[in-house]
Amino acid sequence: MTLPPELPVEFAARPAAKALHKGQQTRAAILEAALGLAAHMGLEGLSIGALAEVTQMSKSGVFAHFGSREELQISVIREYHARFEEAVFFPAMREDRGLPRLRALFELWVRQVSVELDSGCIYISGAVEFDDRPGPVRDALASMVQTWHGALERAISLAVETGELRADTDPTQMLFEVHGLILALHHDARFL
Amino acid sequence: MTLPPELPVEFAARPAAKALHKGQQTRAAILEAALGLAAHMGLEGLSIGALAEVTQMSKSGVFAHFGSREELQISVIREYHARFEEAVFFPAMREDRGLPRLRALFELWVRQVSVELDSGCIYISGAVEFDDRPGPVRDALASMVQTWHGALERAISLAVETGELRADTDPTQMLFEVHGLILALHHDARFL
DNA sequence: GGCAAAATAGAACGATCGTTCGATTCTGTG
DNA sequence: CACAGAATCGAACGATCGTTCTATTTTGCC
Repeated sequence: MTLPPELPVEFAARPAAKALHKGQQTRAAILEAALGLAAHMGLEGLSIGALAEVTQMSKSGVFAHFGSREELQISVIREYHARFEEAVFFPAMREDRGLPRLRALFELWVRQVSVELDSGCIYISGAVEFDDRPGPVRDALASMVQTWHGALERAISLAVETGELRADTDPTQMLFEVHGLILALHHDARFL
Repeated sequence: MTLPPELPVEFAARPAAKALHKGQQTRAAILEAALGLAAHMGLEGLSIGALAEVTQMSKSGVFAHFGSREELQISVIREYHARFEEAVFFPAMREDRGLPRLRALFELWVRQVSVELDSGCIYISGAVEFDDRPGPVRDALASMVQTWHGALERAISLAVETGELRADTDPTQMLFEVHGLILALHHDARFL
């Protein structure tokens, strides 16, 4: 990217929390490309060679930022989780507890799945890919999915407490059903 | 398997429709192993080398039976479909049309998913693996999933016609929800 | 039992994979 | 401006992949 030279330098740098050194900057760019690639080919289909080609770097250059393929996969999962929080969880938590918050969680979740319909949800594809492949990748994935499920179940419970949901509602059961709807939506829209 | 030698020979041979020649016989054995392997590693993780090791054959020996990896994957899908029909569809179709048949379809489906909890459902994992990988494999998979969905939706419609399900039931919507339950069951039991 | 045909083995191919290593270029700082 | 350390490259490694050939063995039939 070339910038008009008369611009003050501080406008050129993207306003980030910390000034990003070159390393972390390209690491972020690699991660960006990796997210797109993993969404299409799955975490298992994510290869360092393909990633190097997309980012116009050498394989070893890409590799050096993560130290192993496994670490790369985990980094992708963490990044996906962070973006999911940013797009779904945090905005919904700004709604009033009870039904408004629960509705926001669900609607933003559906919207998120709809947005990635042509790329794929890493939580869902990852769950299938790693459901009998123990290891750190599966652990990271499961931990983040459980975090999300926990948050959603808590929101359901709150909506029961406020009386907006019937008192005999079983939060776990409702979470299960809502999750089923999302999975079916993802399945039908992407596969059929 | 060793048999008591005094047994008449015809009891030793598995009672098949046709007398299986050697080729089709080992082809069936390979397919058996391939089904198990694909259930664990996914259709994409199914490799001819691993298959050769499991069946104690040479890679080229295995390969010769299918002509390509793609054809092997499709054969696995077809075999899985046949077994699914045998275990779920045909038994349920022997029930009376309407609610009994619908209940049987659902219960046998759940049972089937429960049985393969430690191996995995190829319909589900295949859908995720091939949801943006066009080609003959995806086509075969999608066609069989749609066949199954069609049968289920038809059973729902019949149950509406017999009056056992409310007249305003939308079969497509109900199919969607039932499918969601199965997907969530598979997800939670295998991944979490 | 012998003979054509089918079935299987074995070796080799090019490609791609993750990873290692040493050399080289670039960056931020004193 | 110079210099240390970070960042990147390029080449090579062993392994595995699907596939192709050519032998060799095994099978089913007359």
